[in-house]
Amino acid sequence: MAESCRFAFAVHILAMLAREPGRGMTSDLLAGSVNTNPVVVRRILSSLRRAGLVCCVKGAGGGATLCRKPESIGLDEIYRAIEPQRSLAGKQHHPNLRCPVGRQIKRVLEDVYSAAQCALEASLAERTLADALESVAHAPTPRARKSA
Amino acid sequence: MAESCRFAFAVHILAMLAREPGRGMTSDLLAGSVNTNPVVVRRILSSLRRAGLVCCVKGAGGGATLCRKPESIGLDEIYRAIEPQRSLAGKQHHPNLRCPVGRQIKRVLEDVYSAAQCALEASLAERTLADALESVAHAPTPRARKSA
DNA sequence: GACATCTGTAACTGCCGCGATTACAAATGG
DNA sequence: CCATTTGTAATCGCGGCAGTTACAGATGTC
Repeated sequence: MAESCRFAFAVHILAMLAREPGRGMTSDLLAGSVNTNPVVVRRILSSLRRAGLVCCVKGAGGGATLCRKPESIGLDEIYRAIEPQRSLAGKQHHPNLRCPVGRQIKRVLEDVYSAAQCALEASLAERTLADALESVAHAPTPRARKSA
Repeated sequence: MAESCRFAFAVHILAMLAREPGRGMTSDLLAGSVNTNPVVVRRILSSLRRAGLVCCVKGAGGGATLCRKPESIGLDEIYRAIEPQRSLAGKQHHPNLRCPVGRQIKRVLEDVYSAAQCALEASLAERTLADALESVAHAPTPRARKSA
């Protein structure tokens, strides 16, 4: 991470979809809430669709719908859907192989990065989309007061 | 992460320093092993110095030395020395506050990011610089065969 | 003291990734 | 037929990073 707001956008979008279970939402509508461009939304929906989290209907009256229960979607799944490549590990570095440290450091760092990646995904896996939705709902908003 | 090779460079540099406990190593020498520019090395040493991990001596015969025991330096410390800001969390996104989801999603994501950050640092904390050094030393290198 | 050696920084360059935007083909329903 | 909406390519501008040059300041050597 530390890179993009794609993950943030994706969670936001999925939260929106989860609140309107039946109807498809257009990328324009979603872009309005995320405050970005519809094409950006569609690119993210594209990744989510490939991961089987949403399905999209083209044409008039179309839009995106969540195609799994929010309780079954871990945030780690969203993360992997959006950032397929090992997002840690950064750029490869090319140490001098004539130095004993240079020869071995890459392998050592590889281990470190992959452990860190696992820890990160495990942390994300502790919450589901439903949990995130609940956090959104339980917040003190003007609308919450309306029902009080 | 996912960003730079600064962390990789830093571990590499510290591993080099740990192998020559007494003498100061010049940024030129370190740059030779890392295979980068001396100024890049000095910039990283600058961060490590601010974190109290190394000390540097100017002038002829000067150079950098490790100023703590490798066993006492967790990789998480190196990480924090090099990437001071919350390296996850990425860019801020600015959702539409007129949308109930938009109003709350930022706070929810904040929690997610900070938990993930903790998990990542905890994973790094499981290894020390000494552990990394040992991994480097135990690898099958030409020099290892010499002692076999 | 003069000089060579090193660090510490600033400044600049080139590259790469990302979000934003435009544009357009294809699908779909009225 | 036509409005709507997705899917994708192409392009732009910005920002961050590694690389590089340049130079002031510190330090040991002769």
